[in-house]
Amino acid sequence: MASRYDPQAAEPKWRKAWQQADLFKAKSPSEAGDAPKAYVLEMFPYPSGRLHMGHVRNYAMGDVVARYKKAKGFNVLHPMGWDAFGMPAENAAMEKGVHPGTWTYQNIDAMKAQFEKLGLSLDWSREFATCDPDYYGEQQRLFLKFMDNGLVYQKKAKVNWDPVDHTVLANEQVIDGKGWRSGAPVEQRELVQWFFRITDYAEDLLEQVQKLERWPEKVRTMQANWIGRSEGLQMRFEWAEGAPESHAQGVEIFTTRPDTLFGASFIALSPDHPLTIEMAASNAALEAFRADCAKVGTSEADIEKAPKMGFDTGLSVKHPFVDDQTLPVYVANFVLMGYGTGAIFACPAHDQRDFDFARKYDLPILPVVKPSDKDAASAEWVSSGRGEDMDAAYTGPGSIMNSAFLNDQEITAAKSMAIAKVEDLGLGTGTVNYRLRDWGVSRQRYWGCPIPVIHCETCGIVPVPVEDLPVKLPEDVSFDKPGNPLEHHPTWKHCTCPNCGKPALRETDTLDTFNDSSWYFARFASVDDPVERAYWLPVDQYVGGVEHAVLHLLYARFFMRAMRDVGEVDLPSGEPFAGLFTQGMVTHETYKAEDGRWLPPAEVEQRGDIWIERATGQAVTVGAIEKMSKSKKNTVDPDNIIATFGADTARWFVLSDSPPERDVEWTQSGAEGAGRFVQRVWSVFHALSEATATAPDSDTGEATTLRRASHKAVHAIDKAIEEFRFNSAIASIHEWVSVLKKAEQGGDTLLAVRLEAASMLARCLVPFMPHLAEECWALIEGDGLCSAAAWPDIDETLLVEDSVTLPIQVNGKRRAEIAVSKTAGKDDIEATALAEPSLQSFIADKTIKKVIVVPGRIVNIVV
RNA sequence: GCCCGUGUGGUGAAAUUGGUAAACACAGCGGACUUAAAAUCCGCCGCCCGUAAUUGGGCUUGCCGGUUCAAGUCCGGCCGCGGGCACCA
Repeated sequence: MASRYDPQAAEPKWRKAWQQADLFKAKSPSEAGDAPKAYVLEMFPYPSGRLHMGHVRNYAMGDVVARYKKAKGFNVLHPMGWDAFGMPAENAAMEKGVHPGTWTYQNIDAMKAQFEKLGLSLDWSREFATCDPDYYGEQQRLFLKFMDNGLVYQKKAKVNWDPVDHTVLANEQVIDGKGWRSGAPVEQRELVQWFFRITDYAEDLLEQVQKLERWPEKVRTMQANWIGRSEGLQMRFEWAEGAPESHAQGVEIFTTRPDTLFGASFIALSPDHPLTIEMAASNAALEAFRADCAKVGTSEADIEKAPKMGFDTGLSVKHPFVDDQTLPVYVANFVLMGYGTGAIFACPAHDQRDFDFARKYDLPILPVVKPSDKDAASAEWVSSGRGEDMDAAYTGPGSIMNSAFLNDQEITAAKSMAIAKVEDLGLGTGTVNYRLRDWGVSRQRYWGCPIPVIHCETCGIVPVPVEDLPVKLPEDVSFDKPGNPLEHHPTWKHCTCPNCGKPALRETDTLDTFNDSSWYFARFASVDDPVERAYWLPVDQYVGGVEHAVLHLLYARFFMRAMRDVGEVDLPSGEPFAGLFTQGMVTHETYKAEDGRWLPPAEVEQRGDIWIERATGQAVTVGAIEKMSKSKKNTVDPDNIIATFGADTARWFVLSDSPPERDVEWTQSGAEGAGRFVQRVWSVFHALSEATATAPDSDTGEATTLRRASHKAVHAIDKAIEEFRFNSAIASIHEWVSVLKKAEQGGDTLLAVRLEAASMLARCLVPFMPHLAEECWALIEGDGLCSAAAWPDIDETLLVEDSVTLPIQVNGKRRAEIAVSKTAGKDDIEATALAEPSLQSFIADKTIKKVIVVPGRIVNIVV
């Protein structure tokens, strides 16, 4: 018998055994019997061609949950597939001349082979790629159904244009003014685009996200902020002078501070406001001003240093509450067209931007809120009542002044009163405004799902008839010029109108690839059986990166609501993911050569206190610990780790040290430590498989200790897995193995307990190191496959010790320990504590004021 | 600026109803086995003071204060780090 465990031989053997037993295939609702269902899902990968350590951690975590749930008797669905559309395939086509489809499917094959080596409990029978025509054809049918139900529309709009990827981006895909994928500064272009009415669901998306108790607080907050609900007043200011024909009724504004209306000193329009644009057509100076505004970049730094700029239109409006008072109308660069109505009323005393603007253009500043807190109330302007004395706008709490019928009201009450008054006057209504915009889904790219509509000169926009779906992508495309290859294709877009039969043009935009990932989990649940879909949904535990907090995770929530409302899915809540866990990244030290080249970990080594480059022997600078990335070269290839240590070691290590939601640093020594532990576990089982006991034990105390330790360990591991504290579960396993290792000498009784403990341990190892668990299970002749075995039952009575050690404090400082029976009463414990010899020097000549006894916990003597 | 998170040994971290701070691991140190090395096993490992030695004393969870018999944990106020949003009216 070998004296070491060989993962290279064992791991493939067990994977084959699982496959032959078809162990991870989810049961249909009718086969499942009484077993509750558990849908465990990790965000499916983009098929880049290579698995990285971040994938290993993500899928290892999901696998812990899936295998654990299976052992607990759940009917588990744990599928895998490919998020296969997207720009990298087109970039590969441009660089290497390979067709995006060919490239993608080759990558899928390569990655699937890597996946299989990890020993994940996946149900591959449900695998698909989003670029399979079956899948995107169904997506096209959903698009048309959404269109039938008014959830899709087309409009000309100013959109974010990525000049590198040559496509439009949604607001969610612009990060700090740059494209989320290309990193290029985004430009604004006016284009006709398709939109989904995600704003119809703004209120529900916001309200329900707060109720997702098994989602991280952080993600819920991010979504809430993104949706950005604000209550306020939408009203119009009627013209005093020079009413333009197109806006004869006045200027519509939105405000959240109707309580400060008496402090109004001007109106400001966005440079992109329709009225501004109209006036600029006949006013060169205004047109020049608009051009100046457009020059300011959209990045954080640009906005920070951009000065307030304004243009006086010469128009003026009437104050709604004060007869004869008029307010000038400016165009101001800080007013955004994309929020509210694109126009505001300005109250400089209580809004910093308005304040800056008023100072610059010498406009009145009238304070109307008297601060309620002491510090602010000491300011000079409060007593003088003059805005000239203000250093900055006051935005804190207070009561209203200088405001006729609103005087002395608190802000909240004043807001309601002002809104009521405006409503009475017929000038506006209290409304709710959202920051969320409709989701622009048009992309001017080839490798995506074609939007299934036809443009006919006679009939207008005509949906592709369902029987003609899928609208397939053409195979013969070229990528030799910039722009949309579908647009360039000589024949593809030419078709006949399904309505009138005349020549017509196909839509050449494809759908944003976030559509593909917005319903894939429903497709995994069932290809087309609504009953089975309803059975599996929602996903019980979803695991993935936090970077999708407001992208994928928001779109998917919208999509389920839309599918529900058009009768495509039976999911009353519309919530796709009941539980969400966002895992941390895998990081690594970075290494830099003297000439500035980044070096991969495999090409450097430590010699004493310094690091050198292997090839040249030159000194290397050890840099920051960062997310593994190609650019910094601080990556570790999972294949190499699996070849050296086995998959179990890689899984164990990425789960062991840090809590799952935090980053974990990959280190060579840490991986070696995990590898040593694998051998240590195996040696315990190996020793047990060769042990023969013939004599009765002289003392059964050790057996009892081991027995208790084992049941306690299972209890702790169970709880830790339930709570997503895999690092704690692993610590408990370490302790347990040490106890078991120490119990190698003994007689019949101990041997029996060791076997019982080992049987429990093997089953607890399954979620983390499934191959090793099988090997160990075989060594102790366990029944069938360990991966199919039930989670060990525990005897609750063994969790409580007969006697406990209690710390004794004197005035809150720990001074001694006593051993007392579990059943000892408070009085007994107190008597034992006070009699404790080592305590006498602290209490002997003092008056005991009080003794606090918390049975099972602590004794505190107050003197 | 606003919102969220976070701060504990040399390092990653435990302590999840206010009750023995530092479990478990990595690194380090010492030892056993060995001709030697590897592997393996055992022990030590927060800081300061004291002792011939010890189950001797003091301090310690970013900082300041509070509540409590008792605070890493609760409350108030600061500071640092990370993330998100951001001319959002």
